[in-house]
Amino acid sequence: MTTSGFNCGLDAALAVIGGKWKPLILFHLAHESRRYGDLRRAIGNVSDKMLIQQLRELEADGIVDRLDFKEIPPKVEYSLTAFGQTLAEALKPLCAWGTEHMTEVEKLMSRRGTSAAENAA
Amino acid sequence: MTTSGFNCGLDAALAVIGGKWKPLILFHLAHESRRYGDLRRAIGNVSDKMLIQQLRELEADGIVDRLDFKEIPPKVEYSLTAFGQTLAEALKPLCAWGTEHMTEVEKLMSRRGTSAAENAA
DNA sequence: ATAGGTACTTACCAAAAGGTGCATACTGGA
DNA sequence: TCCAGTATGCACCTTTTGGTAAGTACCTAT
Repeated sequence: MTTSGFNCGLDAALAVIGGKWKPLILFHLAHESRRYGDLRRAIGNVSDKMLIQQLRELEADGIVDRLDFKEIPPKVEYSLTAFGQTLAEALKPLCAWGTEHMTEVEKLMSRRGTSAAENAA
Repeated sequence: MTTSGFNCGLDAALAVIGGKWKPLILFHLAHESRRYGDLRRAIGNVSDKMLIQQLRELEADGIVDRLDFKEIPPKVEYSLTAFGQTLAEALKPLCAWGTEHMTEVEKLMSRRGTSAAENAA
């Protein structure tokens, strides 16, 4: 019975990036700021609801920054905060691991019916 | 339309460690082999169903090794495979990030009602 | 005037993930 | 004999997550 809710840092980190689209968002914002629609097109198959929701959570968690230009028609830019950048850094090795073993992982996922290959709808 | 289902390695990696208890399992097996009951007590508040299920998936994914001693009463030992070890390595920075920002993350999680602190039931 | 683009919001629904509790086959201790 | 512990399976149910489709307010181009 620890005062802390997390047993290892992994839990804490996954609590932050554990949404279906969050890794992708992090990935696309790592390089540059992007407008909302821009980001959505970059990801490809997200619904507005999901993208907004995940962005809101990342914003609340201090990972991304939302810059509203208060223009009409609306213009909003999203970018990583400094905190978000530290997270992006920590994610690099994992990202590299995934990239390296991607074909292997894909085989595993399709073997158990988990539709990883059905993203390209 | 990519032939690959994953847009970035992050997706692939998270497809493997994306279960509620998988990070913990990885964490506990990283150091040494453990018997089933041992592992369950180490984690603390998992149900048998969940632990078994996650172990099975990790086993199917070639992350953990299951050694059945074929004894009565049953004795089974779980350990990381070589592949699993590479994953554990890639997870270290993320784990470190989580550890470093743990209190911060906990605040965020409780703020949005996500019961991270209710693990210590 | 109508269609399409901007960045969202909301209501409703399906699917997946997770949790509870009981059952197994066998042994050893009280 | 009866209960506990070993590692698991199975049926059922709830919670969480993700998806679809529509609507909002305002603009520009046709």
